[in-house]
Amino acid sequence: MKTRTRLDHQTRQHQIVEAARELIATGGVDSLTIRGLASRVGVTEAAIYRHVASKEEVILLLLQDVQESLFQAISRATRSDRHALERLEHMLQLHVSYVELRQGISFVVIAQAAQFEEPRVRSAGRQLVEKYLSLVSEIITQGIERGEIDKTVSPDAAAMIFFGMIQSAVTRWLFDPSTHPLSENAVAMWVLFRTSLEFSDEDADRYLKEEGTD
Amino acid sequence: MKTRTRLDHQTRQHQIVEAARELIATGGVDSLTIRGLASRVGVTEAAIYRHVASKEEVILLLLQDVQESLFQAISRATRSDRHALERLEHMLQLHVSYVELRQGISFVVIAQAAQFEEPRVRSAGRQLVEKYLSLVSEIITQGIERGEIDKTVSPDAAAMIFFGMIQSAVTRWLFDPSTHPLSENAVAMWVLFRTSLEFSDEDADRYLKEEGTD
DNA sequence: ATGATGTATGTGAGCGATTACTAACATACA
DNA sequence: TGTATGTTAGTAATCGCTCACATACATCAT
Repeated sequence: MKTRTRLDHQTRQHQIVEAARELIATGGVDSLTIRGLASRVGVTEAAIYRHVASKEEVILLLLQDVQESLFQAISRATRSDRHALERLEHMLQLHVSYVELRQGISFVVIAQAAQFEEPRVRSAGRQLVEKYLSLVSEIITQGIERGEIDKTVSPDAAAMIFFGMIQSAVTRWLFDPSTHPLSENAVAMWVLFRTSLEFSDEDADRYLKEEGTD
Repeated sequence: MKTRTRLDHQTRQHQIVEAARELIATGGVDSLTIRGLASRVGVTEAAIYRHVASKEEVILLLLQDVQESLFQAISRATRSDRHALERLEHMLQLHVSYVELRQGISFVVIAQAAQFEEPRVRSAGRQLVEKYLSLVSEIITQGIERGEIDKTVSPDAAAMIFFGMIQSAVTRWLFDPSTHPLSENAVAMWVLFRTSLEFSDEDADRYLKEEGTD
C-alpha cells in the first residue's frame, strides 16, 4: 500500500486550485479549508503544504485562475471587429455562461476578496475588477470614436452599469437558480440598457457619416 | 465588584445586533464571533446566549435590522408623489447614503447570505433582495402608467439594473473608498441609465397628454 | 546495466489557537 | 422568593500549520 501516486508540483497545484473552486462553489467560502482541499485532492493536509505556502496563497492562485479563465472566456467578444454594441452583448452572454459553468465562482470570489483582511487578496480582487471595467470602458470609448455609441455617454459609468448588471443577475441567481435564469435576466437588462448607449434620434443623422477619430 | 449592570433582554439583543454590524463593517464577516460580540457588548460569551439562541440567530436579526433600517432610509423617496424618475434618483441617493453610513454593511450581508448554508439565512437574504426589487419595479410600473416612463421598459429588468448599479458602486467603493466615491459613481450611472427610461422623442408627444390608468 | 545518492513528494501525528456552545453557580431585581 | 441576567470554567470540534519520517524517482558514478 506504500505505492502512492506521486505527481509533480505543477499538477498538484492545479488540482488544489480546482478543488478550491469546487469547495467554494458547493459550500461557500467558509468551506474552503486545508482539510477539505486535502480530502478532495486525495492527499493529506501536510501534502497540500508541499505545493502551497498557505491558505492565502490558495486564494490568490484562485483569483489569478479566475482572472485568466474569465478573460479567456470573454476574449472572443473583445477580439471581434463588430459593432461595439454587439461586442458588449456578446461579452455579456459569454460572461454569463462562464458564471454558470463555474457555478457563480467569479462573482463570489471577487465579492469576498473585498472583505478579506489580507492586503494581497484585496489588491488582487481590486485589480481584477478594475481590469474588467477598463476592458468594457475601452470598448465603449471605441464605439464612441467609431460613431456607434452616443458621444454623451460616459464610458466609465456605462462600464459600471454593465458590471452591475452581471452582479445583479448573479446575486439573484445564487439565491434561486431555477427561478432566476442568469442568461434570460441578463438579456432582458441588456435590451433595456443598450438604449442608453444608442444615439438619440436627433443626434443620429449628425454622426451617421462621421468616422471614428482613431 | 459584583454590581454588574443588568440590562433587559430587548436592550441587550439590540446591543448584540449593533455590535455584529460593527464587527462585520470593520473586519469582514469572519470577524463576527461570539467572543467578539461579548467583548464589544461588554459581557461574557455565556451572557450573549441569554439573549440570542445561536450565531445563526444573530445573523438573522442583523438581516432583519438591515431590512428595516434600509427600507426606513429609502422610504422618503418612495412616499413622495413626484415624478417616477425623480423618486428613483432620490431613492438611489438615499440608498447610497445608507450604505456609506453603515460602512457597506447592507451589501456585504446580503451577498454573504447567498453563500450561507443555513436555509433560513439564505431565505432571509433572498426575501430582502426580492422585496427591494419589487419596490423599484412598482415605482417604474407606476411611472409607466402615469406616462412618465417609456411603456416599452420592462419594470423587472429596470429594477435589476437599478439594484446592480448599487452593487457595482459599492463593490468598487469597498475596495478603495477614497478613489471611488460612492455617491459620485452612483449619480454618474443614474444620469446614463435614466435615458433608458425616458421616452424616445418619437413617442414623447404621443403620451404627453395621456393620464396614468391608475 | 547497476547501485548509490539527493531531492521532491508523500504520510502520520500532533501543535496551539480559535470556534460555537453549555453547565453550574451567583446575584440583581420585581 | 422566583426569575431573569450575569459569571466562571469548561466542553468537543475545527482551524491553519509543522515536524519527523518514509518513499518514489531522476541523476550519476561505476
